Amino acid sequence: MSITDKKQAILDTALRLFVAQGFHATTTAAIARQAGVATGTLFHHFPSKDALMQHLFLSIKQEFADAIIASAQPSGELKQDAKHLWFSALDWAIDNPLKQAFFQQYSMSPTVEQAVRMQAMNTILGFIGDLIEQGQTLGVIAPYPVALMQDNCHGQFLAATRYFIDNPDTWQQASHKEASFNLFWQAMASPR
Amino acid sequence: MSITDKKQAILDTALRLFVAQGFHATTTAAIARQAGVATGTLFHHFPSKDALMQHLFLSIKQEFADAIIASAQPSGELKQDAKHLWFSALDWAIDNPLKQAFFQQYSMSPTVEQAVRMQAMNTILGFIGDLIEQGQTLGVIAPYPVALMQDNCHGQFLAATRYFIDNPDTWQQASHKEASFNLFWQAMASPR
Amino acid sequence: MSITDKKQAILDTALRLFVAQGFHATTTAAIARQAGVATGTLFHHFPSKDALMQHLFLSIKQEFADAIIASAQPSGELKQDAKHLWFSALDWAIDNPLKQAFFQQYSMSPTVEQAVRMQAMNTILGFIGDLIEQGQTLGVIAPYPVALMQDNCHGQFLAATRYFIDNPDTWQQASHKEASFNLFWQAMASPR
Amino acid sequence: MSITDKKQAILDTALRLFVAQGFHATTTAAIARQAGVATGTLFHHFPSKDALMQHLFLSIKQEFADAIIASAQPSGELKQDAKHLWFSALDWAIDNPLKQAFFQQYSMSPTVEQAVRMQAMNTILGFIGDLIEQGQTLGVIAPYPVALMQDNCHGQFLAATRYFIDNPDTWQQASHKEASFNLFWQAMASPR
DNA sequence: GATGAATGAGCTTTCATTCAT
DNA sequence: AATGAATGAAAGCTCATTCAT
Repeated sequence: MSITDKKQAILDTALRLFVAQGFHATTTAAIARQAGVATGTLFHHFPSKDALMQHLFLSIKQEFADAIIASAQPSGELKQDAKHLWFSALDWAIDNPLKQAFFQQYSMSPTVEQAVRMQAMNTILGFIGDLIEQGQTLGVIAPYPVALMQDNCHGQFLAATRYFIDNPDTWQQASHKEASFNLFWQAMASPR
Repeated sequence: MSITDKKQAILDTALRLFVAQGFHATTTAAIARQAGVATGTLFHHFPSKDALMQHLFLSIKQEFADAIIASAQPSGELKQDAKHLWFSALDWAIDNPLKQAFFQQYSMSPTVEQAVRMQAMNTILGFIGDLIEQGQTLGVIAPYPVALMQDNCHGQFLAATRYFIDNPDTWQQASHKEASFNLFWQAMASPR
Repeated sequence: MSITDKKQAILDTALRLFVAQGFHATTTAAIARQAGVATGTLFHHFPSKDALMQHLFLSIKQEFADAIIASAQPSGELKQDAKHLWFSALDWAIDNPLKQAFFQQYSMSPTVEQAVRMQAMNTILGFIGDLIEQGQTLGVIAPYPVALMQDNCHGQFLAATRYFIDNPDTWQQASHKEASFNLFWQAMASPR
Repeated sequence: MSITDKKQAILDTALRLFVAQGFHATTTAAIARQAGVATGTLFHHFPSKDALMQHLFLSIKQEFADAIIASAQPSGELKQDAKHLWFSALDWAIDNPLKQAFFQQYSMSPTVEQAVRMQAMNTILGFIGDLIEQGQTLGVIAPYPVALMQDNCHGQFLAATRYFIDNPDTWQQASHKEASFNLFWQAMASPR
C-alpha cells in the first residue's frame, strides 16, 4: 500500500463515517481502524481531526467546481447556459451521493469553520455571481441585490439535490428535471 | 423562582449557548451554571442533553408555527395570502434572531435526529403543502411535484432569512422585502 | 392506605428489587416509585438506604427464626429433633423463595455491615450452637470446635436451599429431602 | 515497565481494593492511581469496570483450579485422594488469603454476572462432579443426586475456608485440619 | 405524615493527541 | 512513514438525601 493509498483510505473512510454518523460521533480511532491504518498514521497525514475535516471539505468542493466548469459549453444564450450548469451540478450530485450528502450536512454547519465555508463558497459561487451580474446587465436576470440572489441560488440548489437524493427514481424523469430547473429559473429571471 | 422558571431558564440558556458555541461545544455544566441551577436540575427536567435539544427544537418550531398561523388573514386571493405569510415568517425571524440562528444551524443538522426534524417539518410545513395543492388546483401555482415545491419553499426561506440576518439593515427597505418575496413567488407561480 | 401500608409497601418493594437487581443497582427512587410513594416518604420511614437494608435483613432473619422455633416439637431424641428443624427450615425457604434468595445474596455480603450479619447469625444460630454442645456432651455429635461446626451448618443449609430453589420439583420427592438431611447429619454426627 | 506489567498492576490493585472496600466503593480512578497508570490506561486494557471484574474473577478461579489439579497425586484410593484435594484446596486458600477473601465476597454475589459465575463453577467443579460419580459407582460415595452433592461440596468448602481465615492459628493444628476434612468426608461418604 | 423538585459531589467513560519504538 | 499503548482533562450523567410546601 503506497503512501497515497493510506492517505486516500483515511479520506474515503472519514467521508463515509462523517456522513453516516456525523463529525462528533466519529472518533479518529474508528476512522483509522476502518481505513486499515494505525491511529498514529492519521495524525502523520493530518495535524488534527479538524484539519482532516477541512481538507475533506475543500477538496470535495474543488472537485465539484472542477466538474461543472469542465462540462460548461457556453452557447451565447444565458438561459441555455444556466440550464446546462444546473443540470451539470445536479448530475454531479446524483453521481456522487455520498459527497452530496456531505454538502447537505456540512455546507452550513459550524462544524466547519465559517472562514473555510466562506472561502469554498466564494470560490465556487464566485463565477455564479459574475453570471448573475452579466444577466442583470442584459436585463435577463431580475435586478435584485446580488448577495440575495446568490444565497437564493445556493438555497435552491441544496433543496433540489435534497429532493432528488430523497427520491432517486425521479431524476430519470425528464419532467422532474425540467421542473427543478423551472423553479430555479423563474425565481432568477427578470419578471415579465 | 417557580418550577416553570427553572425549566425555562435552562431552555433559554441552552438556546443561547447552542447558538453561540454549537451543541457539542456546550457542556451541560455550563448550561446549568449560567441558568443558575444545579447540574442535577437539568437532568431532573430533561433525561439527557439530546432530549433537551429535541425539546428545544420542537418547541421553537411550534412557536414559529403558532406565530405565523396566528397572523394569517385569508383574503381569498392566493398571492396576497402567500405574501402575507412570507412577510409574517420573515418578521418572526427578524424579531427572533436567536431562534432563527438556531434554525439555520440545526434545521438540517444531524445533531437533531432526522425523525425529529421530519416531525417538525411535517407539522410546520404541513399546511404549506395544503396551500400549494390548492394553488395548483386553481392554476395559480406551478404544477410540479408537491414534495419538490415544499423543499424549495424551505430552501428559499432559509436563504432569505440568512440574507436578512447577515444584512440586518436591508429588512427596513421595502425594495429588499419585495425582492425576496418576488424571488420566492416567481419560482412558485404558474409560468405564464 | 395506612401508615403501616406505606412502610410495608416500601419494604416489600425493596426486597423484590434488591433480589432482582442487587442493592447498588436499585435506586431509592425506583423503590419509592414502585411502592407507590414519594421519594421523601422512604426517608421518613428509614433514615437512609443502608438503614432500610438493615431493617429488611434483621426482620427477615427474625421471621425465619420465629417460624422454625414455632414449629419445634422436642422429642427427647436429638437426631429426630435435628431432622425436624432441618425440614422446618427448608420448608420455610421453599415457601418464601424471595426471602431465601435474599439470604443467598446478602447473608455473606459486605453490603450488609458485618456487625449486623453477626448479630443476626448469633440470634438465629445461637440456639443451634447450644444444640451442638448438648449433642457433643451426649456423644451424639462429633467433638469438633463449635465455631467450625456452626459455620459448617450454615454453609450446608445455604447449599441445600440453593439446590432446592434451583430444582424446585425435587423438594416433592421424599428421597431428595432425606438425602439433604443425611448429608447434613452424617457430617455432624459422631463418627462411628 | 512492560505492557504486561501495567495490565498486571491494574489487576493486582483491583483485587486488593475490591476485597478491602468492595466493588462499588472502589473507583476506577483509585485503581488506576494506585496501580501507577492513567485512568485511560485502565480502559485501554478493559472495556469497562465490569469487564475488569469479570477478568479478575475468571483468572483467579482458573489459577485456583490449576493449582489444585497440579498438586493431585492419584493414589488409587478415593478417600486418600479426596483428602489430598481437600488439603490442597485449603492450602491454596490459606496461602492466598486475598484471593480467598475475593471468593468469599464474590462467588455468590450478583456483582459478578450469574453466567460468569456459572461458567467458573462448571470449569472448576466439573472434575469434582466426575470424582463424585466415580465414587458412587464404587459404592464409596453416598448415592445422592450429583448436583446436590456438588452444591454441598462448595458450601462446605466456603464454610471451612471462612473458619480458617477467621481463625488463622487453627490451621497449624492437625486436629482442626482433620476435623474439617472429617466433616466434609462424613457427609459425602456412603453411610454405613 | 407526605410530597417531589432540587441538589452537587462524584462517578464511569471517552477520545484527540503524543511519542518511544 | 508507521505503529498503538498510553495519556488525563473533561464530558455526561447518577442518585442518596434534603427541605419548603
